[in-house]
Amino acid sequence: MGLTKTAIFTDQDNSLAFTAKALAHPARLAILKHLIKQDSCICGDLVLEIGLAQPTISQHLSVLKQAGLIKGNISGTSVCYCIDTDAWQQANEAFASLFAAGMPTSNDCC
Amino acid sequence: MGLTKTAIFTDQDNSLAFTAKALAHPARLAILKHLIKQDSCICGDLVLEIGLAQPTISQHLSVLKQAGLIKGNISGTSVCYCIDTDAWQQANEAFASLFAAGMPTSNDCC
DNA sequence: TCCTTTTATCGTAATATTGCAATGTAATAA
DNA sequence: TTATTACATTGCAATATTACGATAAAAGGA
Repeated sequence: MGLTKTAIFTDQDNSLAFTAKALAHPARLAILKHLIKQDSCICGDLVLEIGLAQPTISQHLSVLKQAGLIKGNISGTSVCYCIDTDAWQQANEAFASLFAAGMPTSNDCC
Repeated sequence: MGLTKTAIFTDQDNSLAFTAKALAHPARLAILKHLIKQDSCICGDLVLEIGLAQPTISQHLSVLKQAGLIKGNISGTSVCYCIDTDAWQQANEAFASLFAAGMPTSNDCC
């Protein structure tokens, strides 16, 4: 049905899945990396940097914003995006704790 | 068009996006956590643990297997799944290095 | 052999995602 | 005021995802 049964799962799992979904597209990873590299924020440059049309980039930015990973400041006619450090750290910890849990013992099944 | 333009992006971004996509569903996170908790592997139990139909669970397992995060051993009529520790560590490092890059400096745009 | 158990696969319906052209909107420049 | 510039939104087409019923396949038990 294309519709995830969120009610069945924990808030934690739903939340982490939502964040993972925001990271689950190479264009969005490329956007994040560019924002990280430039530190100070850009915007229309992303359309040039990445090879996608402006509406497509805008849509990806919107997904990242909804996930809380970035924020945007309007300055004149342009919008300036950057990593939201707080949410970034939270996401980092969420993934780290997921991965940390799975590390122990052997590597063979049964 | 629903079709990601993978040719435009780096292999690294495509690969991490693919892994993130495998984590981008609460059912798959729940499966992974259950595999971690039980350490020794289960399978049909997942259908009971999580509230989804057997074909649905089987499909989610297939996604996780394609992403390399789990592996399965056939034992009799049942299949025993567990975390693939090597791929798990690789994924851990990939996410960790992504997040580590974005940590520095201030939190305000422009 | 026939039945049961366990998992995978097929087919299908409903919804989501990706991508872009066209258009809207808001701020600055002329 | 009338462009122009920079983004966002809308609408659409193509494809992907989610979920499940029905059915296949493979192994073990009666």
